[in-house]
Amino acid sequence: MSTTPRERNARCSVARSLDVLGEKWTLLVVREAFFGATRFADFRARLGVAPDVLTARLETLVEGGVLARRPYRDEGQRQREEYVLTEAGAELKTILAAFVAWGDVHRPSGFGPSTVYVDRDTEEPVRIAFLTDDGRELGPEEVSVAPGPGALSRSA
Amino acid sequence: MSTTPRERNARCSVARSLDVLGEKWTLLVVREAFFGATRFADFRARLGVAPDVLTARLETLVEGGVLARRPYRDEGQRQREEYVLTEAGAELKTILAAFVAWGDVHRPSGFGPSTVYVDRDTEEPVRIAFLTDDGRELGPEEVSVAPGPGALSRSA
DNA sequence: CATCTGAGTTGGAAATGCCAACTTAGCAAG
DNA sequence: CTTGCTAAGTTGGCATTTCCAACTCAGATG
Repeated sequence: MSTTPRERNARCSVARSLDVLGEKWTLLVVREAFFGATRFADFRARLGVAPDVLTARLETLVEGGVLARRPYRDEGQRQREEYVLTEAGAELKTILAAFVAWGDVHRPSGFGPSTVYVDRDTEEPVRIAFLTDDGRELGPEEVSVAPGPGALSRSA
Repeated sequence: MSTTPRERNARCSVARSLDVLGEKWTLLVVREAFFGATRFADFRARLGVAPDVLTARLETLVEGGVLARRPYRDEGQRQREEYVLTEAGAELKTILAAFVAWGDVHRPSGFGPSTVYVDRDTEEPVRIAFLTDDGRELGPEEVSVAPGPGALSRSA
């Protein structure tokens, strides 16, 4: 066979995204960042994650360009570091919204949606969907997945 | 504090989705299912995943309603089981598309997009986006995240 | 200089993942 | 009716990752 799993994965955007986002806790850290967490203790208290794991995840997210480490200083305190979403991090909103949409339907909690996405200005609810260039909305079943220019042929 | 991390996670659709999808290899198994893999050996050859891990992931995905186990029989062979996407599984296309879109921009391979999503009928390219009920498209920066009815207040 | 506080580090046990070798079930050839 | 073949796993041993608790560190304040 001419394409190894390793080569296939290197060419796959899902796999490359998961290099940064795929470990346990990572997406939950990002979720809390969207809810306003910036400090080590924020993330730790909200998630209950072990501190060594949190250290490792924050590190990976900073290296991956999702979070930026930024100094801050509370009055009467020394300077410390906090973690804020970069632009790349902010664009993960799409991925989280996709998880929320799927989970609300297929893994319901029984309490209704935990999170809603709304138009910043009008507060209208907003959903995640497939859209053609001319603005038609398509359901997932109307969309087909095809190898793109960066794909290796599956001649194996 | 009144909300433990455990309670918060139980109410969070991201966390509940990740219960099924969040382990290593899981989303890559789903990706290969979208590319047509159905059999144990398909997944194994394409991903290079260890067989015991693959067994565990397929099991979790079946229990989570993403894949269905279905008997098949090749001529001259005994009956075996294959794994096909359920409707819930097919709706993960949105999540994968969000990963692809993010990865293509923020973790480029240098070879172009590995996967493209197109209109099944017209082959027009399709993208994933936020949409209001009246069909306006919003960029991620125009969308705000708010706690929904199923959320616990963050009184901690 | 002693204390407090946020942000980690360290050490050891438990769980998870990886790899290679083995097992299992039934069909077909002989 | 036994032997071999094949897909789909299981098993055992080792390496890595996660979890938890306790400890460290560094600078601001009294």
